[in-house]
Amino acid sequence: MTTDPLSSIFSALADPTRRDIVARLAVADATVNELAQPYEVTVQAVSKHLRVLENAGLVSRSREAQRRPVHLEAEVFDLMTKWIERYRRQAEERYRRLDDVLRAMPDDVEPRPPRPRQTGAGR
Amino acid sequence: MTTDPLSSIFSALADPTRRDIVARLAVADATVNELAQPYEVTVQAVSKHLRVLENAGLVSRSREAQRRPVHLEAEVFDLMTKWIERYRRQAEERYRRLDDVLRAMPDDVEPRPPRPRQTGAGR
DNA sequence: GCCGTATTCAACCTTATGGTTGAAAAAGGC
DNA sequence: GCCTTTTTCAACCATAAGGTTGAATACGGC
Repeated sequence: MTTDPLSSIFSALADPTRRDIVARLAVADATVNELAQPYEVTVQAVSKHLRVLENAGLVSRSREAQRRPVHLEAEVFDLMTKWIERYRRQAEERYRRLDDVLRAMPDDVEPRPPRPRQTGAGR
Repeated sequence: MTTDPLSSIFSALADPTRRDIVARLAVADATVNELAQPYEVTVQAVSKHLRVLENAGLVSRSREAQRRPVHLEAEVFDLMTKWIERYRRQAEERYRRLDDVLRAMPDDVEPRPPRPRQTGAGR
């Protein structure tokens, strides 16, 4: 499957169990069994989660006897951070400029209502 | 459906079309029709994508005649960035300390192999 | 060589997701 | 009042995702 890197990373982190796994791996490497311990699900399910994380490049596994310690690869976070920050900055820059325009606007010109909002969240 | 905020945000950004929409909205607000233009898919599909983004709090829609301009809500990015940076920093901190330990380790002590790696990425 | 432990593979089930088409709703233009 | 434009709703379809159980594989301990 040819999924682009960012998609796999975001998708991997969209699951709360996998985010929790990442959080725990940030503290220390751990084996599949150890990781599976606190969750309700089977070890197999956690193994699947780890494969998703591995395919996204977020973790790697080594071999140590029968155990296969899982290790967090924090560098991949950069890809995400860069993407996010890029558009966040771009958007913020745009609002700043909009504010400038509004501030410089002469009084007789009717500005478009400054983004009226209305989320429609409550359905 | 009671999906937690971070899950909806990451999940929303896991789709390349939706990321592209976000990228374009960072430049300027746009209507559903305008947004749908460059893609192969139907307007309805884009409308669905926008609902996903809206449920994640990433965009909001106002009303302006029949048009419903879509607006990027960049603040939500913070939630992600905070999550990411927290664990990235934690992980990096850990490696820094590990390096210290290894450096301070007396020669007669056999250290555990310093994370042998072996991504297994190539499947 | 056999046993136990750790992990993965395979087959299967259920639900979510992204897409489609076709109809309905909302609001202005005349 | 009707037509047009923009957007959403509804029903449907195919496939991916997350979970299960049960069997297979990989190693180290004796």
